[in-house]
Amino acid sequence: MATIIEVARRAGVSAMTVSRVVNRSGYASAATRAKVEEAIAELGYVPNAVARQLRSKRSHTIALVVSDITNPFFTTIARGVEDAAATRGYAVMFANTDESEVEEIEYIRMLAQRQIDGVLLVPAGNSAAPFRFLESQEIPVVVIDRRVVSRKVDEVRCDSEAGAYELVRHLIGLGHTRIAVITGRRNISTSTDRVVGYERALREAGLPVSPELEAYDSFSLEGGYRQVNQILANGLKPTAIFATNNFLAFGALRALREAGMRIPDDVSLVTFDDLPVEWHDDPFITVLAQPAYELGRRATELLLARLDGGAATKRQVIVLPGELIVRRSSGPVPTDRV
Amino acid sequence: MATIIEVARRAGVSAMTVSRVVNRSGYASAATRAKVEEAIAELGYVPNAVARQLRSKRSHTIALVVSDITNPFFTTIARGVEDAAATRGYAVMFANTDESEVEEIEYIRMLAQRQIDGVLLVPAGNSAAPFRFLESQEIPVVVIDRRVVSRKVDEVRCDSEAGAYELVRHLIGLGHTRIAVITGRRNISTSTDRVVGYERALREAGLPVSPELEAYDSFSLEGGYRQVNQILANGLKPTAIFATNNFLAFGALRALREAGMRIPDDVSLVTFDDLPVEWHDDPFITVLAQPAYELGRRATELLLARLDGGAATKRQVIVLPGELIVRRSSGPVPTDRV
DNA sequence: CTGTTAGCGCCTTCAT
DNA sequence: ATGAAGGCGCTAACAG
Repeated sequence: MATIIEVARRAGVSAMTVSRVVNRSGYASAATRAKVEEAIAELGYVPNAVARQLRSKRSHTIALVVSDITNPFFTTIARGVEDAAATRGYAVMFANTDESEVEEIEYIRMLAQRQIDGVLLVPAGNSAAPFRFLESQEIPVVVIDRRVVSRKVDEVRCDSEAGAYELVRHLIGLGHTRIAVITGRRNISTSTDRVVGYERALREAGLPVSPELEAYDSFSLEGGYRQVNQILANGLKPTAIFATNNFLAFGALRALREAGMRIPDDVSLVTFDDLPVEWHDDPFITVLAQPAYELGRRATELLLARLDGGAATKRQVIVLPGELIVRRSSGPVPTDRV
Repeated sequence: MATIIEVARRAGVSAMTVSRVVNRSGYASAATRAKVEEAIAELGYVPNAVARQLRSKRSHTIALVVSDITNPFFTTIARGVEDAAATRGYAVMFANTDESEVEEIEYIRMLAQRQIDGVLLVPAGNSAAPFRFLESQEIPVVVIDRRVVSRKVDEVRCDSEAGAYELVRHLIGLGHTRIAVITGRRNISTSTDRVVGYERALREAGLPVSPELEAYDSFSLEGGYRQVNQILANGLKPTAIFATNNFLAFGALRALREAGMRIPDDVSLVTFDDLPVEWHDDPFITVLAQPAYELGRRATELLLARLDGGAATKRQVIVLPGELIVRRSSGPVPTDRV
C-alpha cells in the first residue's frame, strides 16, 4: 500500500509531481514522467481514492436503490446502470429495500455517509423523507420506474398508463368485457397508473368500470396468488386478467392452475414486464415489455450529467414507451360466455 | 453538509466530544450528549465516512465481481451477499466482467482505489493476476462458485463434480447410454468439474466416454445453441443432453425445438442451475439446483470474518451440496433407440 | 516545468 | 469528562 510520498521519494520528485503524472493534469517533462511511472510500477502504487475524495469532494461512486435486485426487471435495470456508470469511470453500490420505506431511508443515510455522488432510486412508497434528506445533503437523485408526487426530481420511467391502455385495448379487441386487474400497493405510482390506463381503455370502449374487478396488494407472487383467488371466489368470473407486474402474473398463473382454469381457453392473462429472452424457451404470456436496460442506462446518464454540473437545467422526466408483445396467453372470449 | 466542527460550535463543545457522542466511544455527560445530539439534529449532520476511512483505513464496503448480474444464479448470490453485508453495516459495490479477464483486473484495480475492504470474486478465468494484485494491496478475497488453481484463497461453492454425477446417474437410471454434455470454457472450473462428474458416472456404469459427446464453448445461450446444433449435425444421436449451466440449457432448448425434437420423447435434457420459483409457473426442466443465496451469504460471512481479523486462520473451502430436482424434461430412452 | 503550503473531516494520542 | 495537537493521503492554490 505505497503512498504518493513513497513514490515521490523513489522517483526523486515531489508528491505534487507524482500527482500530476498520475492525473495527467498539468505539465511534466517526459523524463520526469518516465521516472515517476517507473517508481509507480516498482512499488505497485495505487492512488488512494479515499484521500482524493476528501479533497475533491467527489467519490465517483453512485448508488442504486431498488426494491429487490432479484426481480429480473430490476436486475436488467442494474445491468444498464452498471454499464453506463463503468464507461464513465463510476462505481455502483446497490441496495434492496423490499418496498420498505424504513429500509429505504436507512440505506440512503448509510450511502450518504459514504459520500456517494448521486442516487438512482426506485422509491418504496411516496414518502418525501428520502428526497428531503438527499436534498439537504445536496446529493442529486434520479427516480427510476416510478412517479413521485409533488417533488421536482428527475424521473426515468416507462409509460405505465399508456402501456396498460394498450394491453387492455388488446383484450377488448379480443371481445373481453369483464376484465379484472390485479395490482400493487396504492402508494406506488406504477400500481395506480396502470389501473388508470386500464380504466381509460374500458371507458373508451363503453365498458363499465367496477371496483370489484380491481384488486390491490403487494407486487409479489403471493400478492398475485391472493388476488386471483379472491377474484375467483367472488363469483364475478372475469374472462381476462390484467396483472400489472411480472411477479403478480406468476402468482396469478399459480392460482389459475390450481383452480383448474386453462389459459387462454377459460381466462386470458396479460401482464406488464417480460422476462429476458434467455429465460424462456417458448414464451407464453402476452406482455407489455418495458425497456428495463434502457431505463437504467438513461437514468444513469441523466444522473451523471447532473454531476457534471447540469444541476441548473430544469427537471427532466424521461418516459420511454413499452412494447406490446402478443403471445398465447390472450385469446378470444370463451364462446359460452360472450 | 455540516461538518463535525459546525456541530461542535453549535453545541458549544469541541469536535472531539462530538466524535465521542457520535461513536459512543469514551465518556460524555448526559447533558453534553443531549446538547450534541440536538445540534446534530438541527444541522442534519451526517458523519463523513470518507474522512473516517482516511484515518481508520476501513471503508466498510466490499465488492462483488461476477460475470453477469443478469444471470439469475448470480443475481441470487448478489442478494445473499447484500443481505449478509447489510446486517453487518457493510455496503456492496458490484461489477460485471462478462467473463473477460481484462475487465476483471480493471474493475479490481478501480475497486482497490476506492479502498474496499474485501472482494467477493467469481473469477473470469484462471489468471493469477487478480489474486497477485489483491494480495499486494492486502485486500482479502473470497472466491465464489469456482475453484482457483494453485492459490491459497478462500472458496465458497457448490459441489460441481458431485452434482454432475447425480444428474448423469439419474439419466443412466432412466436407461440412457449415449449422453452428451455441453459445457463452458475449459479455463473455468465449473465447466471442467462438471464434465469430470459426468465421466465418473459413465465409467461407474460401465459406459464408454467418447470425446465426440463432450462440447466446450461459452456459458451462454449462443454457446448452448451452437453446441447442440453441432451434436445434432454429427449424427451421434445422443438420447440425453446434460447442460452444465442454465444459459446453455436454454440455448439447447432452442436448438432442439428448431430441430423439431420433442423433450423428453426424442431426447432428455438436464441442467445445472434452477430458475427462481417465482418465475416459472410450471417448471419443466430437471435440474441440479445450486444454493445460490446461501453461496452469497456464506461467502460474505467468511469475508467479513477475515476482515475482523480472521486472516490468521487457514484457508477455508466451503463446498455446499446441490439438490437434484427431477421434472419432466428427463424421461426414459425412446423405445426405438434402446 | 516543479515544488511548498495548507487543509479536506475525522479520530488517535496525549493532556488536563 | 473534555480538549488540543497532529496526521491519514491527496491535491488546490500559489510560488518559483
